[in-house]
Amino acid sequence: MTATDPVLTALAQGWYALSSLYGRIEAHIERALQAGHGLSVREYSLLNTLSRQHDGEGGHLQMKQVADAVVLSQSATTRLVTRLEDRGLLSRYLCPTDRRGIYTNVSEAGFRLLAEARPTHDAALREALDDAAKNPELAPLVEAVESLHVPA
Amino acid sequence: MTATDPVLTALAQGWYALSSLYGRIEAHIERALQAGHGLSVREYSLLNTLSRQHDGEGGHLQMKQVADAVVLSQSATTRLVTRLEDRGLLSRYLCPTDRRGIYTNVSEAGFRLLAEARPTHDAALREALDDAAKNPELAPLVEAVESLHVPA
DNA sequence: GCGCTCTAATGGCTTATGCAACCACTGGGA
DNA sequence: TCCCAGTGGTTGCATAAGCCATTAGAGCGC
Repeated sequence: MTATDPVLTALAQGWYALSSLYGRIEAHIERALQAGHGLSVREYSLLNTLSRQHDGEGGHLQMKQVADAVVLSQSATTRLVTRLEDRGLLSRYLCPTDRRGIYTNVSEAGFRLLAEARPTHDAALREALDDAAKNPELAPLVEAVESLHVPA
Repeated sequence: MTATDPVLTALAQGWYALSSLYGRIEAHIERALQAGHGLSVREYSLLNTLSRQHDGEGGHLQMKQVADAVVLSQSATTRLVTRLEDRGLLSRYLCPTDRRGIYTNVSEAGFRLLAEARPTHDAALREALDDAAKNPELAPLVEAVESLHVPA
């Protein structure tokens, strides 16, 4: 098992490419969003997620589900939401049927900021992907990401 | 531009899947490595990178290249390497041809720890991928990662 | 020899994160 | 009605990261 199992090694290479690609894109978008709108990638992602959930039928998310959506611990999610609430980008309210749960509403300012930041975000994403595509190790993954046109 | 450009939106979905997948795998491996060997994902990744570079012909990495490989700032890299050096897992030495540069050698203990941790790492990776594959949003990307058998 | 640039380390400060302990509320029993 | 296990959220503490400025040692061109 200490000897390099070829299958596992191939997987590890895939994982290495994935994390490298993620890191590069994240760093690039982070700089762009931070400079242009004072938002971190996570904050943008959270706002985006919450805004879409709200637009939907009636499925507001509890904090726990939010934490899962942005892949953060519950405590980190609490603080992330608190930060955005303090900035007036969203508000919390108690779930009416179960007062342990907490829902959120993105405010007008939140939607506005999100709309402003979206072009920045998408452009930075585009740039980061193009840049990564130059690296032969990452190119296949880049292609995979680009072809992920979720039809549903 | 504020209206959702379909191409960019598709890209953003791909990016969302990528970062979600990354986050899940990272968290899963982190827990496994931390519990079993007192290593963080970054520390493991650094050790792994350095050990492989050393095994190669003669291409030892300078700190700057290391920073790029693990996608960290230079100061963070310095500290990461320092931590591992303090734990006796590697040692630094001056690059003989350009004494500004600094190379590293993974120690016996470093190789041993890496060898011990590798099965844990690979198993956790396998689990995380299998788990993610259950999610239809992530499944295609999982497949892409799995098929990244870098031939060269 | 003299500056200019480059690589790395370091200290100071701010921020974000995870874990674990803790509080608030719910939904059963007894 | 009271108690209690389980769940959702928040807070205390420790750690790691980024940024910035600064220092130190080397290479390099003039």
